[in-house]
Amino acid sequence: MKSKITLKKIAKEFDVSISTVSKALKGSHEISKEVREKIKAFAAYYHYKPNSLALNLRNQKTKTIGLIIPEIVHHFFTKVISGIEHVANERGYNVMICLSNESYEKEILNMDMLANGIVDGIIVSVAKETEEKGTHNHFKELINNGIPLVLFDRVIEEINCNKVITDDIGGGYLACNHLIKMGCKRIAILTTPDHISVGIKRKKGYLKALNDNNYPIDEDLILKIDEKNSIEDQINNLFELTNPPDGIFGVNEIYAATAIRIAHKKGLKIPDDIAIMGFTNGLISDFTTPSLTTVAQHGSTMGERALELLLDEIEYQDTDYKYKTEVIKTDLIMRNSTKKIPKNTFK
Amino acid sequence: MKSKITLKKIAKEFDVSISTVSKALKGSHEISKEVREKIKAFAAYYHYKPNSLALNLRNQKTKTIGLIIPEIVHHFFTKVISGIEHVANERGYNVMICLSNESYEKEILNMDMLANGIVDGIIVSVAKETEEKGTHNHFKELINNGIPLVLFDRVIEEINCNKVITDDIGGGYLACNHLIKMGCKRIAILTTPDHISVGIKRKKGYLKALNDNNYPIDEDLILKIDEKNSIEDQINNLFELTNPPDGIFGVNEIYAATAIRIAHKKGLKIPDDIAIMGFTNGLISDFTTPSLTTVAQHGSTMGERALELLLDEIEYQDTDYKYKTEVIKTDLIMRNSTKKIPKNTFK
DNA sequence: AAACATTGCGCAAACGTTTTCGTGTTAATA
DNA sequence: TATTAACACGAAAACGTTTGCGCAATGTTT
Repeated sequence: MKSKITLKKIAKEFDVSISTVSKALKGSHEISKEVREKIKAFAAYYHYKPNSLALNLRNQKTKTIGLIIPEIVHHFFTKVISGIEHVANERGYNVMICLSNESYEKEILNMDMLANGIVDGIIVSVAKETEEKGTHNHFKELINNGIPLVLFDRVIEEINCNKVITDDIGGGYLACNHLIKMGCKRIAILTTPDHISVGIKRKKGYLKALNDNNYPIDEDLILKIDEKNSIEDQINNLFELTNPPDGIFGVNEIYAATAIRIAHKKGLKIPDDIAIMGFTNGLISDFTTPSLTTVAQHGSTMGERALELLLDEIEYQDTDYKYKTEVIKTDLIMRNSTKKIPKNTFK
Repeated sequence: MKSKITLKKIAKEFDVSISTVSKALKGSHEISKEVREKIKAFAAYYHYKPNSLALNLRNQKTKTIGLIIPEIVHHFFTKVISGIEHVANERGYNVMICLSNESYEKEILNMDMLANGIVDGIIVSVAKETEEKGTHNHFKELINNGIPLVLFDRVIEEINCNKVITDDIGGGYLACNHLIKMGCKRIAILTTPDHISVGIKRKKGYLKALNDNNYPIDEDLILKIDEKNSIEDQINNLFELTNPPDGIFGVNEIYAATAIRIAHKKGLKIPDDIAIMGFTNGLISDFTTPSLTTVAQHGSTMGERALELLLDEIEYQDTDYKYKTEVIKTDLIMRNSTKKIPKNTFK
């Protein structure tokens, strides 16, 4: 349990000053070769490493950035983390990950913790509860304190900072349009309650696709899932309609995969009786039967861009920095839950 | 971009000393009520928060612990993180997560980074490459430096520190035994190459179950999957055997789910023609068709215990600290990929 | 009035660095 | 021999805290 080696201890060892040791270790020519070498050798032997806290305090920067995400047991966020880690490595930064657990309180707690000098900047995807509440003074305060902030995925329009978002509207459009092309006539959407920004946007895309194709909008087919209750039961109701859907678009993987499970139970053939689409190309999509056609949202690209924007701001020298909002495109990943010969093709 | 408020600035504002401000903010009775109140008010207005770096430097502790995991896009590790976060919150600690990406180099890099005063202790699940190499001086060095270490899941026997492991042997036994009970006669295992500790152990359990039930061991049925090549192709070979298995135990979710996919392609009925079991109750298991019977390994419990052990050591006062190894039991999660009426039941 | 207690605050050290600016010694030059 | 240059090192400040101690200026006892 011997304690860490410091400049002071090395200095005492050779009966020189701390500054001499510091300079010697940095290879300064101010220090005689002889002294330099012996100090270096000693330091190497004891694996001397400068104390980061002291360095950070002196340099007034930590080369660490903070990441606050709502949840970690979620494939999309883990991909984002991978992307962030990747860039962080390249550029010599560390990442400190915090979980808000979708809680407003914890989001603030985490931010306060990170903001006290620990990090040079913060990347956040806002918690559901915060979105619901609509209170975001903590973000403004952070910015007032001069700490660079990047919002990603779940962002707040009013906050003036860099943002990276998925093209959720485009993705929703892509999904619904695909179902239409595959010949679906009654397309349902499994979406989130109205306060979740990404849910609204994906629905917007869905509605736009219906409109563009002159499909009527049927409120019965728009299911806002309340996660406090059984997801399965709620989706089940959709199948019980007198006029049930022949296509379903779940705004996330779980909703879509659950729909598949229910369809199986009902004895429906996918994609012949009913086509099902997801959003987010996560772990599940590839392993359902049939595998799930979905909209990929490139989490790791988002992470990369988010950190790049943050570092741009951190390392920016002048005063005229302009905030950007980057939109990451989505892609359709065709699998087997929608491969269906259109019923209305020409003979 | 106004910079952060500090004791010094407050001191200047009221033309008092820094110590006065510090004491006032701590409510010390050394400071007159009048001065105290006005300083407090001022500090509150400007949201003063003591700089963590300075505090940590002074206190020689950071209330932060480091976590090094091989990969994050992995349900088990995210569960572990949840568990760790949970305990960390309760006990007022922060968590710094680093990814080794299964690389020996990066594992060392991360450790060096964390060890320089940033954290009070470190939790590690060792990278595959490190397991393969068998070099672990970096761990010994860490311990020599007096930094508490907990190893979890993928541990190294020789290192003298706290450990939290899954009962992998027991879990393997559970899985294989279950397949035997369900009437399988030829049980295959999809396992890892020999240098992955958890793979070996799960196989050990599998072998023991076979032995206990007087089943012969058939090397053809022991498939060590090399992840550098196509997992699907390798598993496919198993189905092509002249005497193919009627039960498969995959030592992780992906192997098992892939086996299901292949079985479907071959037109085999699960669980009637072939029963399939997984290990780790992740996201996928619940959404395959049929849903996957699996062995749950309680990642979040492991995370909780790992951090609790670490904090015990960190906060331990005396010198006679004894290291523990905790084994976390596994549980069988029965789903539909093995529900099969034993063929050899009595009439 | 002298001795003492209390109040209210500042000084300085400590945590571990880095770096600018001395400064004393020696060697080289005029 | 006197001046200067080069060399090799140390002192001190700075980053932002906390805290034991010192010390004036009061107030309270004898």
